[in-house]
Amino acid sequence: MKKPLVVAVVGPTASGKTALAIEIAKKFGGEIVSADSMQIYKKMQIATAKPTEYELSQVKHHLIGYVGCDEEYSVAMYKNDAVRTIDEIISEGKLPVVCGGTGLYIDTLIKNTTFLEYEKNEIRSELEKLTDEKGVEFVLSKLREIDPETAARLHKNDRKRIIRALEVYETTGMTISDQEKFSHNEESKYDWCVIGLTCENRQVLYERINHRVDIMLEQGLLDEARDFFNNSCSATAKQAIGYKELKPYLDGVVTLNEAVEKLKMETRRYAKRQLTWFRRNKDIHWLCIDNTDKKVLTDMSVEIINKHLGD
RNA sequence: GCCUCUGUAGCUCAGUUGGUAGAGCAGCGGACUGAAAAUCCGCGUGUCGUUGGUUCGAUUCCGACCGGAGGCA
Repeated sequence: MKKPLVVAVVGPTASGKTALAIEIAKKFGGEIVSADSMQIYKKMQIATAKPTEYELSQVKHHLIGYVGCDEEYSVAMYKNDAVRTIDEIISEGKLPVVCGGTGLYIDTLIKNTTFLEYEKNEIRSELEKLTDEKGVEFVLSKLREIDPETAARLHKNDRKRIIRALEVYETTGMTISDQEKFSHNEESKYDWCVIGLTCENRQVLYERINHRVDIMLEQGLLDEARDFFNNSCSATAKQAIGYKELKPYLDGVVTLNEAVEKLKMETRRYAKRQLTWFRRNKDIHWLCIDNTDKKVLTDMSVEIINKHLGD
């Protein structure tokens, strides 16, 4: 039996994913499933470059703005939410178009990574405390005893992953290396066609990013940032690029220009990491955005999808 | 016009008591399984402002010139 098709549009920030995904959805009668770790949050409109009201009115969007800023979120929660959404869209006879820049989230869908279920606990913060007191070397040697494979793989400065590996073991009784094997037991239920946006000239993308940040400021990013800091936010939401970089300006420590340059720089660095992530996926059909307008990108995407269906 | 300081990586600056140089940031590459817009790792050739001189050898010392900052007129 043939698996149902799911299209994904991936790429770095400011590459034009949102617009292209909408065009694809319109051509194929689809709905969009966001794969963006920050667009899931309510508010946070400008900084996360959410689709506009007009864009939202063109095609139905899912998984955008449905989590409170004070709530924690995780890749495991995303996997559940996204699979449920995709299945609903398929059951209505429509095409799911996954669109987003959070590579980890998309990969868990493509590879159908399964996550163990467990209750929230305090183990991570206890391990943080232990690491503060005794040092990373101490927790790393602890990990070496229970999971030498992972301990050898992780760099001694990679505090976050070392702590996470111990947390997994103490929470589930399974080492993280065993869990990684277990997590890939099932193949994806879907037939994936992944379209990636990239640039031949990195400068083209960087200029788009710089320009988009200027537009965000015109749209009122500073007010949104003030509002953001006036409300409580979760550890996950506060990582968003767009507010923390402007904080020193709001606190009167640096000039507006300095803060804006920092914001642009952090966004460029983020885009670079996204490119690194997506590059290793050899199944992506890449489209170059340099000097290519939306219509051409749409036509090429339609061609890729039709060819994929024909195979 | 005179005096003082200054000119080294894309940026900010170290340094070489004369044997052609190194940090931070940027940039580039990589990793990534419950924080992922996070986090971690790796990568340093650049006319040492230009040009003469001294020297076996000058980015380093001396002179002139050019650029920048400050002071005195």
